[in-house]
Amino acid sequence: MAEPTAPSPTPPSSRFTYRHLTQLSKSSVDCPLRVVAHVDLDAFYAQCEMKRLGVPREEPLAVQQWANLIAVNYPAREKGVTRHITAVEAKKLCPEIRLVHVAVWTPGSTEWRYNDSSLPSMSLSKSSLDPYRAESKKILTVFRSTCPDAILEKAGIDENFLDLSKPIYEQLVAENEELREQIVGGKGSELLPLPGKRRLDWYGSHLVATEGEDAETGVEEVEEVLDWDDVVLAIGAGMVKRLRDAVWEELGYTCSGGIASNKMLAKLGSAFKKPSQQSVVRARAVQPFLNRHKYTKIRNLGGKLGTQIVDHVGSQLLPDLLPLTLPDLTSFLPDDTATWVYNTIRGHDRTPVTPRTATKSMLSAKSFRPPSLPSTPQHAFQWLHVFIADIWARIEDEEAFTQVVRRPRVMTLAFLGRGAQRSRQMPIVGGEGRDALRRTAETLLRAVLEEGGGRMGLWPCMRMTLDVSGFEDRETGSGNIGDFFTRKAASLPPPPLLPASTSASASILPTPSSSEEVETDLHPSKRQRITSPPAADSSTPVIPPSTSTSPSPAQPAPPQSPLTNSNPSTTTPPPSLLLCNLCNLPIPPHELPEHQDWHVAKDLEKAWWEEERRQTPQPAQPGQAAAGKKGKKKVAGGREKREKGQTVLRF
DNA sequence: ACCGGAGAT
DNA sequence: GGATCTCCGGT
Ligand SMILES: Nc1ccn([C@H]2C[C@H](O)[C@@H](COP(=O)(O)OP(=O)(O)OP(=O)(O)O)O2)c(=O)n1
Repeated sequence: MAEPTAPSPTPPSSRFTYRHLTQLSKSSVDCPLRVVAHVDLDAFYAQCEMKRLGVPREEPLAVQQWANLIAVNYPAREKGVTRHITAVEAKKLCPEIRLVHVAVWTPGSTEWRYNDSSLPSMSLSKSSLDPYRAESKKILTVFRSTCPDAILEKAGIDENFLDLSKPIYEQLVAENEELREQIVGGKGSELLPLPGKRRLDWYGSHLVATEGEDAETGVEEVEEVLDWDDVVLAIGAGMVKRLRDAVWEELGYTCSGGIASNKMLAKLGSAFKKPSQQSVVRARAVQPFLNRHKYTKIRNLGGKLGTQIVDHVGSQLLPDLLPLTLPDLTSFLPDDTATWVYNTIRGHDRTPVTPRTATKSMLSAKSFRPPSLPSTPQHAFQWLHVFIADIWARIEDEEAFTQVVRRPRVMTLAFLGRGAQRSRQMPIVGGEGRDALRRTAETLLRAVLEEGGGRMGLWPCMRMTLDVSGFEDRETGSGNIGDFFTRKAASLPPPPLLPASTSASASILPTPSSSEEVETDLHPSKRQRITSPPAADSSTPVIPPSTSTSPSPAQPAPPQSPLTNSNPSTTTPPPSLLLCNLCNLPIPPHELPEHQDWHVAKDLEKAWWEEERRQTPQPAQPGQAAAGKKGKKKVAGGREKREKGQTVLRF
């Protein structure tokens, strides 16, 4: 529809129009100049652990969960270590490898912990991915502050999409007078002038080969600028470079990026060259790029749907799919799905980058392996309580980090027994505190157990999953100091109470005595910055900044807050403290300026999370549905319909 | 609204 | 394989 169909009879004309520029400024998915980026952290969990433990970059490391690996860093991959192999096999392949087990929760515990001494037992603990979620949030924060005008969407714990159209438009117009002149008053259908002769800076990006080139000429390729589509991609490449550098500078993580005209291509692009690199897919490189992929590598084609297509076509190669006409595809796929496939393999994808950085649901789950399978309600309830502790901690942590209060309205419990699965869902009632969650969860578990699993029975238990969703924003008393204080007081150790200061700056606070320990300078956290930027082929071993290794409560709070560190160590109290008039916390005088700067930054961040909320409609109020009592039956091998459960992809 | 399932990281 | 998440279809 909005394809740049205009022919270019006259050399001085671009293929694009002023209308396209306007679309660009609005991040329209129909804009042919649209620029989307996908940024994916390299071996994310492994990088998190390397940072936490201060492991040098070049040392092989993998993250394990029970006996299996869930993340492998690049040095280890060179030795043949991959995800999906066991820790034992990894040791054989790479004896020097450092294996780090994920943190775990234990029944009765208040928080997750890393077991430095021994490996956690799968039957006695449940893994926690919270440390990675926390780092993931920090990355989002860096993205936001680096590229405030981009649309940001969290696509996974270690990957994000950005629609850079708007900020690119701004920069494009600012740097190109020829576009600025007629931009107002000019007819939208009028073709743009071609960009002046220039040499594009691709900021070290790999340029995916176009037809004719047999290999990526890589970082140094120089090429004539043909039109504005390349210009905007180059600007996008610069932004992604800045994003990646910022993540490295501020957090010590390397990541890879893809820059293209839509999400699908951006995602393929980010995976093109992996450790710490970025790739650009120009328009004329799209089909050549796609053609060298198996279409089963494209998102949504990796599962049943992809397999079904392979069965009909007899090939996984994308070029073998191109000859199929839309009717051909429709002959064995639902119309919408056929259309989606037809467009996707040609590089067309108008999926919007949806502004969302918070998850819609939180779930806590645990699988059990023989021989230790829970076989009594007591065991089930025990793990249920661990799930509640986990989820509640995450809700509170998120609140502390974003300064936005969100509470789930719906809870779902899934129980997998011997071939029989049951799930029950109901509104969370009785308040929104931890107890409400616990009682709701217990009700659900009782309901599931009472219903039972039919002939097969639910016992022994193979897996339990607790899910909360339908998050709703609570009033935060935007900018209200009282509310802020209230929230902090609820999640932090009780601060020395004093009436809120009304003075413009701060009031004097007597130094607390022995009981309320105050640590002054436990945070030498002066940004000891790293020199060399992330580079895939950099042989320079650089050790990222080490950070806090403490569990849950370590996340937020001002850097100097004496209440931040839950570890009560013996520190000499300063002569006096000032009471911050923003949060009422006692702050050493010399740290007050920095402390209040922290407030400014935190408020900015809060504004972002709140603004995002406004852009997403709140779900409707849940009706007081019943806790479910009616039972269905089989779920296991239910093959009632051929090709059932086929998801229709809409275009 | 509730439940089951696909697909992805 | 385990732990998460998101989105969709049928009822
Ligand atoms: N089946 C999977 C796939 C991934 N992950 C987690 C661990 C990874 O660290 C993180 C990101 O997944 P990626 O597929 O992006 O893989 P990596 O980040 O580990 O490596 P790469 O550098 O190839 O992206 O998600 C997981 O738990 N289970």
